[in-house]
Amino acid sequence: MMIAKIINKNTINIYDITQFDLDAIMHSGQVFRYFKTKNGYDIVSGVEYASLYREDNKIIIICSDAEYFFNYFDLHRDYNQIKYSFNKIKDLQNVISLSGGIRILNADFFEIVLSFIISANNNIKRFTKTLNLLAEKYGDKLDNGLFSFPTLKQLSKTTEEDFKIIGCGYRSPYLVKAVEQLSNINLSNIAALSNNDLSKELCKISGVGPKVSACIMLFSKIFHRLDIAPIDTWLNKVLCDINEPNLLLNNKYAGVLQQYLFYYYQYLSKTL
DNA sequence: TGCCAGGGGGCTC
DNA sequence: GAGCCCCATGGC
Repeated sequence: MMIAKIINKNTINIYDITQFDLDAIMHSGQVFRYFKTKNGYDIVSGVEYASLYREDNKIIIICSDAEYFFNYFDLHRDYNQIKYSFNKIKDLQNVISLSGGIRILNADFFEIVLSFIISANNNIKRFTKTLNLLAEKYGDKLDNGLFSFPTLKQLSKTTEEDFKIIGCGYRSPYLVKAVEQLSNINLSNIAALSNNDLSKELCKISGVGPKVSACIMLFSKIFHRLDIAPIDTWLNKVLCDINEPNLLLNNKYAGVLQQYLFYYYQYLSKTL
């Protein structure tokens, strides 16, 4: 079955909803600035925006740029093949059947770096609030009334005090330094590096350690390394209960599996 | 090496 | 409602 199709420059139709679970994607911990609407979600990625809703057996995306969001939601990729490759791992059937509609997004590099620095030792509710304040204060108001994620240029004059006011806490000095470092980084140079070398480079950014660098490598469109699994405190607890954690971690699609597990254990544990 | 640094929200008890 | 922890990292 065709997964999805660009209908026109502002519209995408998704036909295979077994590969696109709207609620699961929104709650999978990759996108934070999503807003529940009457029948779906509004989201912002960088300066682009989209409304998503379900209509019969389709998901409709009405957006600022269909090409951008086709790539953002990784719609070129067949996730059934990825799920099939997990079949050899035992005891994953429940996880896959509940999380199998999640996709790894192709987010904006700058937005991902800042978002995950702010996420450090923070809870999702709280840092989402901070990210929205950041957008409202330094981003642009878009046609749908939401605010874009600020660009590097828009944050270039932001001070430690500015970041503290919106709740960044002790991460504020890291953010000031990170913005400065990011204005000098050559992305196309480091995009060719191996996982290990790339992680080392990313960890040079202030506020970025191994965990945040793994999130950047997995979620940002310039890298999109699906074999990287960021291990957060949640997944660490889960891995302690699993017999063979290395089967999960040394996998070509470890990042996808990690997202499935994150959603399964964190989101569903709250709702079941 | 081990500890500490915002603060607020959600969770457990 | 008190006490704990949080999608960690940098610096001492």
